[in-house]
Amino acid sequence: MRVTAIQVKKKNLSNRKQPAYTWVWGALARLRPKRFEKAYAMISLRDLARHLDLSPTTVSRALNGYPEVNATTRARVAELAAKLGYRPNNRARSLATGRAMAVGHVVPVAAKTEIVNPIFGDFIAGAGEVYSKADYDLLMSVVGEGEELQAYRDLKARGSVDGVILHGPRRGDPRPRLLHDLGLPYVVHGRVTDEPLPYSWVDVNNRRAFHRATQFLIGLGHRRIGLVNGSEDMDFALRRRAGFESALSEAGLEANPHWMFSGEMSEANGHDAARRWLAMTPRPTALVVSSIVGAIGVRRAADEAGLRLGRDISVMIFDDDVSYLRNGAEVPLFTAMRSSVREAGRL
Amino acid sequence: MRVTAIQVKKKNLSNRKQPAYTWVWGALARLRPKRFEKAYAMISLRDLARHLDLSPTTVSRALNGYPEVNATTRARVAELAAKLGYRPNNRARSLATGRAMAVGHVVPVAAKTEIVNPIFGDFIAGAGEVYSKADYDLLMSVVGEGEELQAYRDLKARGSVDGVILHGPRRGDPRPRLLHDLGLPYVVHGRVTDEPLPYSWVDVNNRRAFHRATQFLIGLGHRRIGLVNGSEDMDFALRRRAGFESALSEAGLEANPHWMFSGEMSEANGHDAARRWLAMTPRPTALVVSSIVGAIGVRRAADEAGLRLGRDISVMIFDDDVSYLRNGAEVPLFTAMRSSVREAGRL
DNA sequence: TTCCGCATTCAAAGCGGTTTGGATGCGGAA
DNA sequence: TTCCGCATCCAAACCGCTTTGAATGCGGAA
Repeated sequence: MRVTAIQVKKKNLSNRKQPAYTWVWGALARLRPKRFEKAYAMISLRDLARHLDLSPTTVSRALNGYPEVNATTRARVAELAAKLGYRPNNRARSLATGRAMAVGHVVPVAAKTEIVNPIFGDFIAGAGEVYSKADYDLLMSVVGEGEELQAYRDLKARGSVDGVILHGPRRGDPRPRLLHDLGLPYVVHGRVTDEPLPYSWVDVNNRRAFHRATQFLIGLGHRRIGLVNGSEDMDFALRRRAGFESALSEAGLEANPHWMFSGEMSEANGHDAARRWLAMTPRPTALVVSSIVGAIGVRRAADEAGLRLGRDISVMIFDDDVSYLRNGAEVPLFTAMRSSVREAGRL
Repeated sequence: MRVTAIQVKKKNLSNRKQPAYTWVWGALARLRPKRFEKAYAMISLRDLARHLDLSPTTVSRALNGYPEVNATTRARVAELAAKLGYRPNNRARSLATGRAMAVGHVVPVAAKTEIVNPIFGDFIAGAGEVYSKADYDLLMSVVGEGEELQAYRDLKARGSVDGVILHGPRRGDPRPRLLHDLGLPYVVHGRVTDEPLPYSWVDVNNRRAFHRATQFLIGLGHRRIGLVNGSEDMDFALRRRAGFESALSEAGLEANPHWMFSGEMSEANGHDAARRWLAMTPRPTALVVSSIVGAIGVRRAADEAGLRLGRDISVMIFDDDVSYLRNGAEVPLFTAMRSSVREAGRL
């Protein structure tokens, strides 16, 4: 009952050239298939053109800022479009232009632990902000580990996106190669060590950050320093570890493998690692922790052992500045190197 | 150099009826515009049809499982499609069918605090899993508070989605009304109290959960119980509070307004609330906390005050089972009511 | 032999945009 | 007066797919 007027296309029977979009109002020669009933709710470019007594061509051009349109006409078009709240149909537009006007984010989910990296939320929020402004869409696919390659192939084959963001690069990651071969533009959030192909990336200097953090702890007099790192199949974790180790060796210290932990960045992992170390003798007097989430676990372990951070044990963290775990709203949680992952998303 | 054969459409000059898709290989009557150069990399339905010497109609039907196709033909089509890795162009398909094959998630970001609710990540991961299986896309738009309504209108007008998930419903939320008027199907994650329109939702029984948690604490002998709640403009927070208060009043206890905190679910807020209360006399002996993130802040405050959870103060939390803050991997963090937000996403 | 029904297959018309290759009309130069 | 260039505007083709309405060929009933 939503449809009050039915538009019917008049069949062009004569040979006389006639515009294809001559419409007859109120007639009822042929009903549209049911499946399109809803389409009437949306205003199309042709609707605009009819109302303005212009061709779709001109309307399209007027809206897209092409020069060959009279200023008065353009104004009329713009006005009516605004009044009717016209928005071009994205799918039609991208079919015609060949551009999807969308960016894909393939988010891998660890098969066993089902862990979604907490920084995705903030990263995507940052990126999404920019997309909205540029009238781009953000297409997300959540896939299990190992299905990522297929996910990228699908995105390409179905033409759903113009490009993708590569999340969570690993050592020897096969994805840059694949994306290159597919001809699907991409930007890596992070780096891919040893990747021979040139690629674009957004990242912080993980190596230097951890180098300096470690140096700082050494400067405070610490000699036994532990590392709670992310999974070391991830590129960022390797870089962080490299920075950590180089600072130690520059100071003539040895990295004790028992004091280095690597695992997914969860509270539980941080807790486990810290608990093990606190039971050792001698134990580390300082820790560098790769994420605030892990550090919360470390803090819990310390509390349980009756130790106080900053007095009995020093903890430095790398803080991705995740919105709901903001470090230091009032009382800082930890000594930290900070880098906003949201800002990274924007970039 | 990717293109080795150029396909050119032969102009239909005679009046004889000729299929529109008669192609001449190797000829070069008219080059495709440059903008479509890349399109050659993708296999289209017509390509398949040509290779199989069939009409696009039949190929389309074969792939979509329509009955009027010979079994042998269908097999041939399926085989070639698999071999060439054919995937239908999503945009074209949805233009033709009128269905977008996509679901929209409009994620609001608090303007000031820029807080992205941590549960979104897991919820979307759960939903995304199901989308992939159903060959649906997940379209995300990140918008500031207050721009949400416009975001929904745009999604509808541009026809980018078939429906949306409504996140973070608030008291008296205007969105159901809008979506209803737009004719855009939606499912609410949560509930909208007092909404007269019928709507679909996925939620846990917040009221009952908090009622029972509170009862439980009362049963343990607690008489002074505090509540750390989410923002009470959010519907879920109101329901939780209602459950909390009803349990108190059933037990003949009064809810002390000074012991009820409401604010965004961040670590810092939990810390602040707990710190204030611990300084009071008399102070609550037990707390019900609305999120694990907030509870981490509570724990920190307790530790700082030298109190031990479970001995000096009891804390019960509502745990959304966020992947990286899994409660109780080994040593449970808190006593909790648990509900997987990821599972909610799947539903 | 003729006719009908059934199983297959196909041409063409969309979907809602963009873009190509003209058309049209007007003013000014030749 | 004729011709040309410029400013505007338009018809039709096209993007890649689905769906409608019809055509075709075959076997069996009449």
